[in-house]
Amino acid sequence: MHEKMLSHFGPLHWWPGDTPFEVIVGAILTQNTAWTNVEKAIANIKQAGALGPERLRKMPRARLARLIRPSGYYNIKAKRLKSFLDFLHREYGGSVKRMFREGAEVLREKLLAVNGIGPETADSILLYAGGVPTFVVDAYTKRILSRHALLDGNEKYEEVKQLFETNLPRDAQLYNEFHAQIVNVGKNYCRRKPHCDNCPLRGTLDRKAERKIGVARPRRPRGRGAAK
DNA sequence: GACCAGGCACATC
DNA sequence: GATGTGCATGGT
Repeated sequence: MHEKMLSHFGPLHWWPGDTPFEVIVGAILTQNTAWTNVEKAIANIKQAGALGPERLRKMPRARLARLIRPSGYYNIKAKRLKSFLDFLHREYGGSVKRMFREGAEVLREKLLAVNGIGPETADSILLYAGGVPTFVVDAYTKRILSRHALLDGNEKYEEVKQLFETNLPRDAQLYNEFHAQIVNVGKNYCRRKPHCDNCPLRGTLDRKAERKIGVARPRRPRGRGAAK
């Protein structure tokens, strides 16, 4: 799947963010939210000249909430950003670079303990801001794999993550690009039709697997009465 | 006007 | 451990 998507779309160069800190802010703001809305929010923070760990940490929460309004859930997200910024200040003196000097396993656990950072956000921060080879699982990952009968849909986050990490080389660049490609095509897998026959990755699986999940290529009508 | 978007925490059973 | 709910804007 990865090779097929990569050759079709080319490298996507994720994450869209100028600095590791901006990537982290984006990872929190994009929770259950369209990226275009996050861009507006980050632009507002930049315009206020506040896109830095200490400046954001010192900003009153109500003002931060106003700036990030376009990204939705702005009250809860202002609180979550503050939680992370306090953590970064407390544990690493406000230095992202110092934070990533921490061992990957330990850092992941610490991030998960921060209010507002769950598994996907933690892994996005580790992979896209820190270059740590940890696979990011999101709603699209589960939807696409389910649609291609590689999951039944009831697997938990860690199980899906392990599926990727135990079957691929432990390579941050590969994980980065693969997940980016997944998100890129994910929106084309309709949520409601369980057997959508327009799946972009049709042909990635063998014919038998495709038939099983109902995405087999339509066969050309043959014989008497066939369309011209 | 309904549906959707790169989740997460918290309450309840 | 499973399920339900609140959080909110902006694009299609």
